[in-house]
Amino acid sequence: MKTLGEQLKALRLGQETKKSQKEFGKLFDLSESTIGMYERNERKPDYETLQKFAEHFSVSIDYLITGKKSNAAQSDLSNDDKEMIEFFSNPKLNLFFKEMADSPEEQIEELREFWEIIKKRELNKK
Amino acid sequence: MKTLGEQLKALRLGQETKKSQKEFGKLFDLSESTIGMYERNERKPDYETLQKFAEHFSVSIDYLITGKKSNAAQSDLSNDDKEMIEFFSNPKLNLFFKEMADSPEEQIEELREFWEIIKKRELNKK
DNA sequence: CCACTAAGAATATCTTAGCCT
DNA sequence: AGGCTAAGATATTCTTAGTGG
Repeated sequence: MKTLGEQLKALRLGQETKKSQKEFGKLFDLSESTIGMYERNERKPDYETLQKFAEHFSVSIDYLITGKKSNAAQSDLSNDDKEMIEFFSNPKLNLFFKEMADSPEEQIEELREFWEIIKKRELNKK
Repeated sequence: MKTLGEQLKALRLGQETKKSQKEFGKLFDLSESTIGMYERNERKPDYETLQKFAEHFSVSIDYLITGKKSNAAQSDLSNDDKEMIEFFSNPKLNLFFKEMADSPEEQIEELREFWEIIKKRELNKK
């Protein structure tokens, strides 16, 4: 389980454009020193700042604090939703589904029929 | 969007056994006054306490702070992902999806190839 | 009993300036 | 430049004691 500091540092440097602590701080009206202290877990940002961080990186506050991927898992999503999230996290399939979501009903239906065939074929094997 | 204070108060009183601020505080080694201040948003709990609250009520920290139902929606998931969940909430497709999630990689790959064909065919129509 | 307020003590944070690599 | 440390100024929080419904 990663600390908030580790998360922040990873996010600051994990971008295409790695930022210095100073640059990073400017985004949130914080001094370079403050950022450093966050990363070393010597200080903690207030809630407002925390939310800004979360928003900027498009992650949840739970993720920032606890390092857990899906805080949703803990609370308000159904198991099915959780499975979906897990499933979608696979980059290949993710793209696949995005396409499907934008496609006409008939095509999806067609795909589903083909899927039936695949599954039946598997049954016959056994 | 509800405040942290409102959330806490609602959770404290929303249980089968409503608790007084004093009783509630005892659970987390906090004085009754402190709980009251939280609920009136005059003070904010530190991260540790916040996590205890979240754990005790089985909610996410994001939910406590922002009042948003799906913290996943807010952060972990992109808008596209949110659309997908919407998409698959269709019961028919939902079943389809569940099967896929439990199927071997090769079958999914096969399905994807068939999908490519469908899409190409559509292109030729135009 | 329950919740709220006040005030002081205790903690924690933010910045600037300086230091090191 | 980039990052870290120190120290004072600032700001916030927690508790106890007291007030009122």
